Amino acid sequence: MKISTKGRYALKVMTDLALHNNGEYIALKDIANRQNIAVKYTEQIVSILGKAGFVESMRGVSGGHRLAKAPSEYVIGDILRTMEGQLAPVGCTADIKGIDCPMSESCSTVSFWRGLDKVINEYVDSFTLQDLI
Amino acid sequence: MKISTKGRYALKVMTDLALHNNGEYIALKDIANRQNIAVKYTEQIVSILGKAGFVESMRGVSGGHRLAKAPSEYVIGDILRTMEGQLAPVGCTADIKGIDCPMSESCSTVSFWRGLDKVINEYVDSFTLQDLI
DNA sequence: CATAAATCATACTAAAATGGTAGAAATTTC
DNA sequence: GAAATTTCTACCATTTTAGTATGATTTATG
Repeated sequence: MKISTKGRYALKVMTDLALHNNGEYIALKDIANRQNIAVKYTEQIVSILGKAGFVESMRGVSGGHRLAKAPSEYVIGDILRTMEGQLAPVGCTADIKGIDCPMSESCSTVSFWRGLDKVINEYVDSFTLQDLI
Repeated sequence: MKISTKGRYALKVMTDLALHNNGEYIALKDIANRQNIAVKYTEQIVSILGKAGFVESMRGVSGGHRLAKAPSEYVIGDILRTMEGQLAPVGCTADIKGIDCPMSESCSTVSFWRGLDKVINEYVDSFTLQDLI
């Protein structure tokens, strides 16, 4: 029952960008150093954030990364789901139901898991990046 | 962000025992067959449940397992934490703070994670085994 | 007491996920 | 054209997960 470093670090990166959100591009190595994450690993994380449209990037000298939107427009749940895939704590509550579990009809625990799924997603969707800084 | 099969299967085993809670010992292979879990894997799970005091076991012919208490006295959170260890979604909110994270003082995400930890544990602690059957 | 049915204990293992590293190519500014 | 930066792709070591395998121990019963 863990959030991986990808999700945790992504939040750190995003808050770092939000705290330095002045329109300038911020060099990845500065983010990595401030947040104490390996530069090369930070690259992978930012790459995912970029493909999801969360950050804008610029190459070359004085290039770097910056937020694509205002901090208040980022829902934390969206960031985490992008990094972690589904946040569903067990497989059988995920989108494609029944694929792993031929007993889902008779399974008395499935509604319990669905409820857990719900409280987790409602929580992470109740914060924006602005709330974290 | 997943609950492992140990936790999921443990809940299945416990609900199975609760549904057949007539004071008799129930053979492990019957539980395993009904719940569609490998017998040998079920043994490991029941072993943990037994050491935690959740089930009572009896060896030998007509031996098996049964609940140690009434279904309403089992808090689901206790069962899951026994199987999964801490349910804390990130390391730095677990009991021994700061051990992994030298930045916990300045980390703006930590209170967010603590909150997630809280909603998860409150949810799983709001159900008993009786509620699942 | 022998046997069968069951738990209990311990070790092993294949596959997947995690948490990175490494090297080089492409882009941009000066 | 040189330097600084992102981008892309591949690789890799360790840990976790999800079981299997083997065999010993205990108990009821005939």
